[in-house]
Amino acid sequence: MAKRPQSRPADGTGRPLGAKRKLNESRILAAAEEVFAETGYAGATTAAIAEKAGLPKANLHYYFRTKDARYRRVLEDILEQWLATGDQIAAGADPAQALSAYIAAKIEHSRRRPLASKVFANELLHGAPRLGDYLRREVRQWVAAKAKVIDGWVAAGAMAPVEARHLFFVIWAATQTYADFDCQVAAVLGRDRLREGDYQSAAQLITRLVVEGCGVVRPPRQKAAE
Amino acid sequence: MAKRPQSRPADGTGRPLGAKRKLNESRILAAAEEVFAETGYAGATTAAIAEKAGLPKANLHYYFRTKDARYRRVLEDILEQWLATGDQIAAGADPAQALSAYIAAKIEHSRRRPLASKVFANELLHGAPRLGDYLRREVRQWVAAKAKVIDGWVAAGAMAPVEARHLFFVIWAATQTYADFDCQVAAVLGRDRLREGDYQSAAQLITRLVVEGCGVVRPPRQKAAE
DNA sequence: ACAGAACCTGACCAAACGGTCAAGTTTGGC
DNA sequence: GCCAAACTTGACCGTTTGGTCAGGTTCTGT
Repeated sequence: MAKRPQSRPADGTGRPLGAKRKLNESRILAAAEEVFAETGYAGATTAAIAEKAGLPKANLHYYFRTKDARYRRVLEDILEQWLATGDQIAAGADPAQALSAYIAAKIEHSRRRPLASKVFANELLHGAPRLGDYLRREVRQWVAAKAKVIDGWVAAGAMAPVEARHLFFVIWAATQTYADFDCQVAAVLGRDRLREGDYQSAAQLITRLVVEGCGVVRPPRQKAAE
Repeated sequence: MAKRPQSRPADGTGRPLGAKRKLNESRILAAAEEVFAETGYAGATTAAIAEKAGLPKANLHYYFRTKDARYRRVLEDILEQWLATGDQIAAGADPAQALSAYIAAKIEHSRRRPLASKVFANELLHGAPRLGDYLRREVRQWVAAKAKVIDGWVAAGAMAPVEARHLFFVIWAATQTYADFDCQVAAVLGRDRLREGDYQSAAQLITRLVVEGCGVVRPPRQKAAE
């Protein structure tokens, strides 16, 4: 009984398993991201994910033992991307360029991967029961490091004093709202869906509010570079 | 069969029914708001709401025939509050004062009624299936009217030109993030829950970004009023 | 070619869900 | 005090859910 067809049915780390596994896992994860984004964790049914992935329901359980395992993998992949942004904000950089590049990257992420943003938002909205430790460790550290950079810019007189951590909350909120609440933005703008220009307007406005609002000093000399 | 104990079991408008009804409805709605906020629509079970309201499950169905009816009433009540804000933004007002008062009111709402904000956010997050028309009508009109006021301020030279509708998206996002994603903010700040001072910092920063970022002209003369 | 691992799937299951109902008890106008 | 309306509730029901499982088929190294 319980033949245990393979040694590690879907575990995290090393994965020296078949190539088919890789293909099907990514298919399932893509479908799962979509369904989790559209209906939330509780509303996402295994059957819906299976149909969207083009696989029989029982097959999902071969790759991911439980719904929870499926969800966690989707979250992990999203968080990986999330922390990967922000390279622009480094001690040596010019504040105006760094901040506007960061905001542009965040808006671009909202435009290109709105589903990922929604799954993450949904998790936070319901108290982050599966992310609590992660937020208190990785994300908090990330913010602390970036806040130090900004404090450095302030000390150097490149911008006005600001509560850096709150500045990040505002930037995240302002940029992610174009993914998480896109239907509201679209409805107010009178569109079926958001257009390229809407994202540009958003990035422009948010950049302006941050740069002007923080009194960022424009780089003193710059030879017609941009 | 089907004795139909009362004429209108929980309908919207006129409600000349018992006082007990009023009491129990509000108890149910308060419990429902909490559960819907914590787990989303699909995750909210009738049993959980009943327990939190201190009533047997079958009794909920006496006041609200279906889960959907319950949810809609919660949403309606929230939207009523939502549209009621923004009185400060009127043609005659001073832009700096009006905007900072609006932001302060929004932050105060995030502090006092985070659950309402979360239920609303959850609905938007999943495509606003029950609010689509509402957004395209009422909310869009509301924004159009307020945008006209801001355009008026711009024309009068009281502030720099700005895409008013996007300005609202940013203000909503920045203020509501302190309710919707409070667990993230708290985790990054290293707290169990947000404190009064955190909301003040938020309001201060957001106001500053908007006022400075939009180049709002401070009222030219003002006799030591504030 | 053959064995064993990897992969696939229709049929099935217990639990939980939203909702129903009949048979109550309580309330308020007259 | 009476009666109809308002309110209450334990027991029940059909569906849907995440998950299991036995018995397949396909792939891969030798």
